[in-house]
Amino acid sequence: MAQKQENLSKNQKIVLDIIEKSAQPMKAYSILFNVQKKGLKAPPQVYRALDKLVEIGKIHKIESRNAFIACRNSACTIANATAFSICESCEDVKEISSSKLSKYLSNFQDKEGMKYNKYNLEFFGICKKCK
Amino acid sequence: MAQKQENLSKNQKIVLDIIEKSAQPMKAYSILFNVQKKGLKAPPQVYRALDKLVEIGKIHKIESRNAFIACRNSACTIANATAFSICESCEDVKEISSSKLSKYLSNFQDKEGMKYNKYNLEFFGICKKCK
DNA sequence: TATAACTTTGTAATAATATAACGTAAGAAA
DNA sequence: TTTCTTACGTTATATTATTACAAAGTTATA
Repeated sequence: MAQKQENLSKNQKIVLDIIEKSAQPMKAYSILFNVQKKGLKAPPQVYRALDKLVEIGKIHKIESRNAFIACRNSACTIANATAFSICESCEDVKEISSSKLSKYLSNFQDKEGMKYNKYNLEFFGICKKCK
Repeated sequence: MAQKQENLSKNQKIVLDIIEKSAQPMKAYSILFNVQKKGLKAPPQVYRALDKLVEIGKIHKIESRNAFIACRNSACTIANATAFSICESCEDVKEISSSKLSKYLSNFQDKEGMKYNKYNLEFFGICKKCK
């Protein structure tokens, strides 16, 4: 089951809250700037919260953008199988939830038969609005 | 066709050379340190070369590691469809070349029928050696 | 040739992203 | 209580990447 928000620490709640309110991925220092009025003054406070939230699957890191996005899936403990759609024009990012895709990738084996416990996939293109 | 190495600038050749000699992904500042005896003294010289080499597909960036690896594929202009296997224990990284996987992902459409011109996939697990 | 346009280079400075280290405090467990 | 663990606050620093600008080299072509 998903970890409940009540189990989160104060700083973790603050950071998650601001990320959830953002439609788009947020950068760590943008988060920091936004939570300074709430008492989080230094980078480690933000990064610690981010680390934990990523770990429990409440947020995901968009690696190619060094930014963090809230997980909108109901079962958002799935921190180990993520896929995103990124518009290279407007930088709009959406999480892709395709059970077909996730099944395909979770079962993927390489030539030596190695299986993986985790993956991250980022698709790039131009979204409809930008076309 | 793949851009020939002869078309590369001096700095691009130097940087590509050192990455190709490394079995593992190299970080930008590690590259910088290693090429200082060859006259590349400052970060922009390295980053410019890296940018170009990524663009033409001679190297790829491992986003989750902020590191760069030489492309071993014969047709290494394919900068737009990359997949890697990363061992979370020894940090060994291998490029995955599975035509089945690349076909599947290149043809992937999301719910709105959007197609993508580029993707990057990173698999994580524990490699055989580390098991 | 020359001269403009463009690309690449070198360099200094700085921006942006992330972590180390250390001591304190608060809560859970024994 | 004592111990253990987790979280917190803080300072400093490490790491990754870009901006800005002038100089040098290349290419195109008048």
